[in-house]
Amino acid sequence: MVFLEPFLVSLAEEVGGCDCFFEATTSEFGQIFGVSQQSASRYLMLLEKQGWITRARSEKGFKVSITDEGVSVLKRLERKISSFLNHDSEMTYVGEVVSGIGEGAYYVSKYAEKINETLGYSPYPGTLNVRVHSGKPDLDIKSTIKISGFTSEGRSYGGVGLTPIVLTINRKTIHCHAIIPERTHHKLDLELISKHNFRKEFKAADGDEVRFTVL
Amino acid sequence: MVFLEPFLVSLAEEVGGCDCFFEATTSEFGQIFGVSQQSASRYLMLLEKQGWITRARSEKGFKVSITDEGVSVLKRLERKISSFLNHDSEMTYVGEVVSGIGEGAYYVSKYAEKINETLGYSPYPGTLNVRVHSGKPDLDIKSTIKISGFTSEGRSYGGVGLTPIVLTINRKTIHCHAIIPERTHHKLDLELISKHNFRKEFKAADGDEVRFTVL
DNA sequence: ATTACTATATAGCGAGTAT
DNA sequence: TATACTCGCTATATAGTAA
Repeated sequence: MVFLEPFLVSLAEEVGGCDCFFEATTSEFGQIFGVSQQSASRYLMLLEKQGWITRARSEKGFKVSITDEGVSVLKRLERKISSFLNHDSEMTYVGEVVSGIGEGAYYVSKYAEKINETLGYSPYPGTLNVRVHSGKPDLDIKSTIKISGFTSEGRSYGGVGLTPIVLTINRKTIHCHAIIPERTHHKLDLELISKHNFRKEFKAADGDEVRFTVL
Repeated sequence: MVFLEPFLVSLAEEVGGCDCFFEATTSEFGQIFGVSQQSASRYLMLLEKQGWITRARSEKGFKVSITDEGVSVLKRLERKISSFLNHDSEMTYVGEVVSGIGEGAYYVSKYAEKINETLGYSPYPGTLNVRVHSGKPDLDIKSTIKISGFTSEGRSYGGVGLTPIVLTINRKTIHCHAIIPERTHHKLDLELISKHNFRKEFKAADGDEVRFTVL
């Protein structure tokens, strides 16, 4: 058995961020990993084979970056660890209402029937976009309810997850769901749905503070 | 070379929180780790030898919990990962002012001289206690400045770390430091010092929102 | 029932080296 | 210069089993 996670974490640290890469020779990677040049070479190959990194040759070694799949591995790891570390403090996220580009309403209407079947309520055709201050959390967790993809009128709609959320906005508490597209979108914000029109019924406006916990 | 981190993370997930334990037989640990009963037994011994877990025999196996040292390993891991995942979003913490029990002032006065030597300013004898909404972050990082322990008038004072912070409160920005006791305190809140009296000069009051980033 | 030892098979490491 | 192959040695895994 071979664990590649520790190497992925080391690489993540060097790479620095999702859209960055890190360039080094296999010997240097060996130093970073704490193994020989040969083993580093082998691990880089294995990590690529796993689909967790991409490696492109350059004059002085490889340019390495982390794939979406690698990022989900890191997110899963982070969630495991932080669920332990934040056990008592019950993880409250803080963010603010931001403007979406209006496409939420379109998609919600397409998924409405499926959502009703799954969650037992008909969602208001529109989403509340929330920017979380500590960075978009990975909400694809145990309690996430999956809706599989489907085709309608010749157009295919991908699977989504729905994570139950308890949201506080303007001193009101609302039970709602975060939409987690299965095809990893690189959206900065979280999209929330509920049976209510957040903006009308709860006077949610851009910049309003929201707090939520995940169920 | 053997990596114990992945096993520690698996255990952390099962254990659930710092002050909890998890009970299982070595076969069951084997299932969790994805290895045989024999290997699970061996890894539990190694983890204990590392000082990352404690294991106490019970009728049906072992009660396992994670030591302070194990927790720091997890924190280090979390920080590596989240520095990658939150690369662009530049990690802003949000919290609120809470009341301390007043002991801050006493300790700051004891450490004042050392702090002046190290940071070049004489701290106001009192701390601003901040509860971070996303849970107390681990601020024992690269930029943390260490003050070693000392003895004064027959009483010994443990080492502390000082992490530079840029804090915003009531629309004012203050450069200050978070105090990180070396002996892991299990305090929920963060204690901040600066040369200013936060409560007087910046009208900080309990419940006021603060935001800060770490330098 | 357990845990954990011993023995043996296999996986992994890295020196040497071809490319 | 590099990377990454082969191969001998060591480390690790687990079957068998004692305690």
